[in-house]
Amino acid sequence: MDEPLRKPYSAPISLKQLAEYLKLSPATVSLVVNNAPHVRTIAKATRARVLEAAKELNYRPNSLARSLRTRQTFTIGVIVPELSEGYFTILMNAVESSLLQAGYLHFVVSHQWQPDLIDEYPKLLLNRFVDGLLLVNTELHQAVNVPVVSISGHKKMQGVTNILLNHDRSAMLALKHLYDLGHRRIAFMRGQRHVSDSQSRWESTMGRAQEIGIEVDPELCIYLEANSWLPELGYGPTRDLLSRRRDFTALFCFNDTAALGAIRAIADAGLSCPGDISVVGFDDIAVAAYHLPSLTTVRQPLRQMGEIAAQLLIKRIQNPNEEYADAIHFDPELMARESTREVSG
Amino acid sequence: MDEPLRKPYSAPISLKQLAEYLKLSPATVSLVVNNAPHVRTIAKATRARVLEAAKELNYRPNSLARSLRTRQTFTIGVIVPELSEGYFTILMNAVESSLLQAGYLHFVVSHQWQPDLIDEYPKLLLNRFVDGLLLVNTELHQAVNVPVVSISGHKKMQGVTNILLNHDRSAMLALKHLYDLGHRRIAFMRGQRHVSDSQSRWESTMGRAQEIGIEVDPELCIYLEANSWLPELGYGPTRDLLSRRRDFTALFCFNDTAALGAIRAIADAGLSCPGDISVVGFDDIAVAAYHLPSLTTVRQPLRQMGEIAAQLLIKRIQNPNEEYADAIHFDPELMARESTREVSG
DNA sequence: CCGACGAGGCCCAAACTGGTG
DNA sequence: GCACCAGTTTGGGCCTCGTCG
Repeated sequence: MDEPLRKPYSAPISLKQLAEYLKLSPATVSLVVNNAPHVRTIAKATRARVLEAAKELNYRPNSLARSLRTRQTFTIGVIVPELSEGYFTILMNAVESSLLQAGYLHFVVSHQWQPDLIDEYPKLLLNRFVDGLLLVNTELHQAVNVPVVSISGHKKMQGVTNILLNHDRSAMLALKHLYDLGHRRIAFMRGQRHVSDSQSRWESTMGRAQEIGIEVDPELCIYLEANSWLPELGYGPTRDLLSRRRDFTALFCFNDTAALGAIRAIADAGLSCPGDISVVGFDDIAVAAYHLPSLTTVRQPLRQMGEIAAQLLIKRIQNPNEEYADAIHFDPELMARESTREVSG
Repeated sequence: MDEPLRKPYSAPISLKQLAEYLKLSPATVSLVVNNAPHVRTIAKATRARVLEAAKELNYRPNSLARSLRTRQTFTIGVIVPELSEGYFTILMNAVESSLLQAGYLHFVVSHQWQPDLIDEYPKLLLNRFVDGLLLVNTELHQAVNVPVVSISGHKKMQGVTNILLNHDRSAMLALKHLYDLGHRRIAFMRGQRHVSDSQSRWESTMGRAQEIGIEVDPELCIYLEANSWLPELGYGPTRDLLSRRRDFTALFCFNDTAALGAIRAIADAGLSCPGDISVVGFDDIAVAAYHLPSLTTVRQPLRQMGEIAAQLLIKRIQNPNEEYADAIHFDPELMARESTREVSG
């Protein structure tokens, strides 16, 4: 365990120094180390010599100088609303590993739903010459001249590929599940106005409800307001709802975190989940399966969505002139667990 | 809502173009826009002219060219084990906002506890000329020539400032709490060997236990192994423990996520928390207060720790020659909630 | 058989990226 | 105004060798 510290990591030698050592010009060395097309014109023996010396002297090209010239930074900018638990971490674990494999690093900025930051951050990142943008639950207000991939709820826009969940299917899975368990009076949670997913999810939910024959009572609809992705998001609104009305047997939440808050509010009101009220979440974050009761939820394949998003973004960066789909849809999956149960009586 | 899209964000003009427009040399313009010390030598009227034109033509200095010259990138590298729920998100929310306020962006890389990546990532980031490194639960194997701030569990090392939790106090808070509730037979969870915090926390726990008069039964000690920061981390080991022994009334967990897994394991074994077994967590992640039962836990002031870490790192970057403490300690706080209760019988 | 000329092979000079001092 | 940061890129230049008159 107590291995001696090696010498501090120091700046590598420059291309010029390497060229001098090899008695070659910087141009030649550059061609070889980059394996540029033009490298054919350089003798095989020379190439080998260069590569060997580069390895030996541990030559590493200066990324700033290179980027300055080539206008490529191998950096992408990620814009998220906030570093939420569950949702964000699962997604970004997938994004990060895909990006790193391709040799890209990424900046992360979170705008906390502040409109000025939503405007500002794309510019800030472009000033740093990111090669592309990855948006999570965030909408661009201004076209940009780098490839953009957006996860969840972006308007259709030139140059932006949207990674989307099939909302109709999501709503159908959750509502069918509740309906089959006998639930008829269901409370609904609508996401915050500024969360770009809210609108389409809500419409899908209302549409499917009508289709199945579930009547939606406006009085049983909760409208989330808090700028938060924490359990308190669902706690307050659910507590308020319960103080007004208790004539419902199920609650369909906007996300798992809110669902955890809701279940707490139900317990604090002296009721039980799923005994009195069944709760359905959304996302399937890691704690969902371990919570008491474990959470029935509509699972988003966040890992795959993150991977595809990152890979597609890189493909678009490296191949800007091809045609790309402007939307990719993913299918949700219902994870039926303990927080939903047949309606009693 | 349907505001028209503004023109795409385009590359700003260069310093040279600006200079040409003003019929001045690039040098002069550079001096003015940077408000360099030497700027005194330039007529006030000229200065004003330059600044006005810069604003008007929306001049933005090319960050790559500037960094190439100045060897400063206003970028810092953050190395974490993984993008864990709770711990990571709270910390990074604080880090991010502090960094952004100071004009810094950051790269995040997570090494997933793979030794080769722990070695590789500092070099990768230094190749990108980060101005400093922020380590979370990660140890450097090689000295580097930029300032480093480390949160949790770094060995003492030249040039590294450690942000640490007072482990003795943490252990004392948790154990005293359990002891006062009448618990004498307590099970303990030891963090993974490769998690740098594990060792010192374990030693503190053992030391305080002895001091208070709690006997530690090696058979009641759980050794975490999984490379995970998810509830399963605590679930498996707790389930195994319960299948062997049930003669304990409390369990002190390595972190909250593991505690949630443990509580689930207790429930799955037909026991109840806190009825049969009290559980104490560590960290105080967001769900802790909403879980059923809500989690008694040792709270780390992660937000403050993140803020201080980021601010100190920036101070060290901008002021490299001053002396800095090599450790800053933070005090934990006990959040007594429902998962612990007086021992019955 | 010699000299001229053309064709490649191999490498380099120099301009360029955009700003600093 | 000029050198400098550290690379990339491209249009030649020089040399060699082969061929042909």
